[in-house]
Amino acid sequence: MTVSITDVARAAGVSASTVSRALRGRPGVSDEVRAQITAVAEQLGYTASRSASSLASGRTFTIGVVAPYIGRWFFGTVLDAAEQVFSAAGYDVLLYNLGSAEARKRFFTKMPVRKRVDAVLSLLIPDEEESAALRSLGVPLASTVGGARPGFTVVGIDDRAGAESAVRHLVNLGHRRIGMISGASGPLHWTTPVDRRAAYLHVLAEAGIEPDPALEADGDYTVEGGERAMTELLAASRPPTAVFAQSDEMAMGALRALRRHRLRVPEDVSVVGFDDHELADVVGLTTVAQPVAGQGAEAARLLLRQLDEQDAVPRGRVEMPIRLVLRETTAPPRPRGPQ
Amino acid sequence: MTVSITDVARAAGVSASTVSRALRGRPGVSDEVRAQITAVAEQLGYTASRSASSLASGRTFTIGVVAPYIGRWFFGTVLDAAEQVFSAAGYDVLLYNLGSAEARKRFFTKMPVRKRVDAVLSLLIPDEEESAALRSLGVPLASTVGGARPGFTVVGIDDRAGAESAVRHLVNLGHRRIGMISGASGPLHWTTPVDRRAAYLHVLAEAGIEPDPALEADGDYTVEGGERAMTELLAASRPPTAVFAQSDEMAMGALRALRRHRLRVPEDVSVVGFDDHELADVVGLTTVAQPVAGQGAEAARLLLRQLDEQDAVPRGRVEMPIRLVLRETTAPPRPRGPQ
DNA sequence: GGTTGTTGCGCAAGCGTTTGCGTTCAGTTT
DNA sequence: AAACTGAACGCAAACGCTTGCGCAACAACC
Repeated sequence: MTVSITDVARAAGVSASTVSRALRGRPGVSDEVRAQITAVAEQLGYTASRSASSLASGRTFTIGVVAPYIGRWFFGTVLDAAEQVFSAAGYDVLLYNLGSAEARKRFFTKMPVRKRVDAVLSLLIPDEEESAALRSLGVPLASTVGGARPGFTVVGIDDRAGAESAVRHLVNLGHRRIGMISGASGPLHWTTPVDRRAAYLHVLAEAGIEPDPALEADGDYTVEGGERAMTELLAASRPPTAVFAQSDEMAMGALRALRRHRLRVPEDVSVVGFDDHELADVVGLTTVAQPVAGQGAEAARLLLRQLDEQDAVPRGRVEMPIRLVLRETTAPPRPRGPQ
Repeated sequence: MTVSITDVARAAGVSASTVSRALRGRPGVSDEVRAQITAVAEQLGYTASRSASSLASGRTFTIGVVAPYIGRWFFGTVLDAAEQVFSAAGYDVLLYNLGSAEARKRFFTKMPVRKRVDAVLSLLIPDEEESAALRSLGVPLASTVGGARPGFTVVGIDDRAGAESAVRHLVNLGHRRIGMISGASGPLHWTTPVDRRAAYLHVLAEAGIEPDPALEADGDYTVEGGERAMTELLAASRPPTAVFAQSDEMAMGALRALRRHRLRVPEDVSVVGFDDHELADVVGLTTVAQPVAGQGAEAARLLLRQLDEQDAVPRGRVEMPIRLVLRETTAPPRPRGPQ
């Protein structure tokens, strides 16, 4: 049916081992024979069976990527960039979309990547148990987003610095009642929301502003959540004149809520987001930009390097640059409160 | 090092074949022995090697998904939904991101999925040669988006009907100079842009409006492209009073261009998009909605059914519902032209 | 012309499963 | 009691590669 290595060997008048060595660029084959084998293989349309070759060699030339919510812009963009690096290097990627709690549990109990991948890139933060399970695979591990775990190479950003610049920008504009839409919930055990919240509180303290629990709401990292959270904040007895949303998607939800309340941005309320979503520019959102695709590509590259060097030692932590992007959703507060 | 089937067999005091049958629910094993084997396997943390089992059985329990631009909302969402269906059914997904021409060429010449997948889901439209290559894999094939190809189960929408409803909406509002931002370029050989353009021309003819080539521009299916295209249209001697963009991303780009030109939407120019992007609601974009995640999930389900029925006959074409969603970017034209 | 090196290639033993077939054995049927 | 059942299990041969080792053949040294 399908052409195997012995078919090529027979057609070329050599042994299967020689075909194997020739096609993979291994030494021990003369140039003429190698050229002839290559030609024959090409003509027969031969592709080595990955199952067989990985069974024999132990290498799979496959990278496992586990990610939550790949439909969201952030994760989709990271995945896109990482995949390009992997496939350019000849690796395939096995994708595991762990958005739901069940999917996540199923993955970590069945561990379908065992013996199937040479490395894994995680776009979510595994908890202690989960990262132990990943380490037990005995392959290089990398992670984007969030805090470091032992055994992982992680590339990320300085979440605190980013959030500080966003909130400080609002303070500098003269705002005193600054709300925050966070994204603490969900099954992601990441440090990002925690770090960004700490930064928010730090800047408030720095400016001598008393934090007000009524000015914090959970937006679940979604547009709808951001809308709900903004609606909540507006219902406070003294609503904020400015809001820091921990993601652009939540910031956009907040914009929608403000529009529905007939409040003008930035005249009545200022909004600053985080990520520099591809559509942030369309809505004129002020935000702190991070290199999203860059993080995916960099993590992929570091993983490949570990693979090449046969060296399972993680590369530590790499920090990517961030910067505040000023657009049209922030301005000084009006002399009197927005209401 | 790692525990194999013979380790389990030895520990349970049976042969490897019995372990294999027991763990996969095959007949020929008594209930007691099966229970004991299951317990031993669990305790040893045994997971069967996929390479070995697919080498022996010919089945891989893996689905190949080829997609362009997985970072874009549309494809990311389809992929997300499809992956959930596949992994819930116990299949892994091998992802091939074929955004660039090189990646695409590399994929179709090396055909890395050969002998690696049980089926393939394509989120792009292969040309004649490429679809022949896919058919030669001898596995069930499905595709979302675009026109049917022999051998493929395809789930999609009625692009003509969708585009017609968008353009007819503009006509009904009283517009006569209606522009279109299309997305004909790029390495995707799909019929979508063609169908939507045909619908546009059809509705114009229906309304007795003479089509004007100066009112069509290519937006490349991106935000930036949409912005450029809108800028072009505005430079026409008699610019449009309304624009139909073939995707929401291009429509958003158009909105940005209009804002930069200090034109108001919908007072000066009406805009209607296509897709119902998750952020369309945020910017108040009128658009024709299609079930994006639904298409991914449905295509995945159909593929799995073909797999179960050992039946490589494609399921033909499934059409998903569409509907026009009215928001705030469309209104009747002003009595006089916008300039 | 014998020893030592190289180079180029084939042999065969795996890698960890699956599966057709053969064997055993307890339980029926004549 | 002999013969015939199934059911439950083991044997061993694949599946298609990779790779350590062996063995020619030939070149290069004293």
